[in-house]
Amino acid sequence: MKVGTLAKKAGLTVRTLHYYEEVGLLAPAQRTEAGHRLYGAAEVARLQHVVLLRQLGFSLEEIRACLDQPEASLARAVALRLARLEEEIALQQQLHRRLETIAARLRAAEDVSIETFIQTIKVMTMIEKYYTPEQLKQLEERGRQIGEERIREAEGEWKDLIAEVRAEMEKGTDPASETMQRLAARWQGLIQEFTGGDPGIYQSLKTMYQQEGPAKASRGMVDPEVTAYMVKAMQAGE
Amino acid sequence: MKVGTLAKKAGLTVRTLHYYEEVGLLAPAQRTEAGHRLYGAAEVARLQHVVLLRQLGFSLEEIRACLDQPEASLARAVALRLARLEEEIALQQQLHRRLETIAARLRAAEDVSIETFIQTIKVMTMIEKYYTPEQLKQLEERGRQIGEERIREAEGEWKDLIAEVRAEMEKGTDPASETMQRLAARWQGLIQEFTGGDPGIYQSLKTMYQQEGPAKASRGMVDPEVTAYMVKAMQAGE
DNA sequence: TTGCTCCTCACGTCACGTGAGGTGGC
DNA sequence: TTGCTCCTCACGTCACGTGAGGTGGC
Repeated sequence: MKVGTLAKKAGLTVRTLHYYEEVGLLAPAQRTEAGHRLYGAAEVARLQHVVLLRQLGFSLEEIRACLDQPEASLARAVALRLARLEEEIALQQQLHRRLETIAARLRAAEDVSIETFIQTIKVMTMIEKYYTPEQLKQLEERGRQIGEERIREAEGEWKDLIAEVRAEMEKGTDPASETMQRLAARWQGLIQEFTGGDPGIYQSLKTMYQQEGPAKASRGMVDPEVTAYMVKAMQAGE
Repeated sequence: MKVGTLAKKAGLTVRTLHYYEEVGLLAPAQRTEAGHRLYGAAEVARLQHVVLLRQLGFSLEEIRACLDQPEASLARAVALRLARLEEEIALQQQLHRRLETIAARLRAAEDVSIETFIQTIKVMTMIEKYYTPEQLKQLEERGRQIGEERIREAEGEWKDLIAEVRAEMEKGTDPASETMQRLAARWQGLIQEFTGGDPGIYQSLKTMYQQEGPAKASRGMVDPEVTAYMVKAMQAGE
């Protein structure tokens, strides 16, 4: 059987068979006087093995090792490949989450300049530092339940609330006053809506605010003074 | 800022920055008389963008396009990348299922020669032709519920049952006889256990047996004669 | 004689890593 | 003078694709 025939049978190109010979993976049984490659039944079988192992994502080097030592390491090779694949999948899924979030933010924002875009990515990198992958999945799920519309609405509510708190702060209102207690309750309510009542997520959120500071953690929505004032109000309420 | 300093700041190598200049992605603002590269604030910012976009899996070519045309196609680029990524993930997960199944079979079989291994892969390729991805997921789930032990037990039961049916066939027993009806009931029971009562999976299984023939579809456990005889018994029972 | 298949170089791919051999600035 | 950093080639990576230029067999 000549090289073209074998290539067609295996669904490969002639060049690929040349290459397999070059790297010592599959040599023809003989050559004609003119130098044409001739393959026998053993080579056909071996090539089939090569093709199948390739489909499982093994490198040519690994395939050669598998086929040259009778068996021994087959199970180990599969286990290894599986482990590698699982790592790859985990990475891809993390990337997928990031891209999804970015796509959603791009849809939501009017301003689609590269600057906002870069800003979004930085924020996500920060977020990924504080939440575990499971928590991120939960948050994503919760975001779907709540819906984009409500999320945008809630952002508006935050803005109003922060403005009101700042006004009280500037008036010098007592943190323990009834007015401030009502604002604190609304504050807690919005946080509650975000965390879904999960104490782990609440903890992660808190850690992020402590480590990064309110301005960074909230993407500029709130500043340290307002946050500190609100913390006092909450402590007074306990 | 010289190239080594910038490289350290960005977590890259000097060679990478040389390369980015070579492909027109990031040129230094100036050179010293001796030819040393000097980068300014604008270059630092641009490099940061490059690094972030790389983390999202864009190629250098795509990044250059994104950064050179002010904005325009950012959302489109993300959507495109997302679509590509989803395809990749789907492929990886299919591969993962295959490898898992192979690993399980390798654990179950005493014979771990390459031949059995190749045989296993061929069978799986055949199976993937007849079941939809959802059905395959269901079957996998069902396999976990039942447990490897019960699966091996069931394989033994199949062997016994087929031997008994063959014996009746050779004796010339009437397919409508009570003996054969009892055997047919056991046969249906084992199939039922495999499909989990799902009619779609049952249909796919049937199609596979019709298209590939009983010998291939059952991996040599049953032959066409025994199957045909059993089909008669089932029809007689209706 | 005309197609078709075969042959052997040999460059290109993508994003750099890794030397080789030499110079510049503290 | 000695390190450290900088420079420019230029080959190697992985699994082939894609010609170029020429020969063999029906």
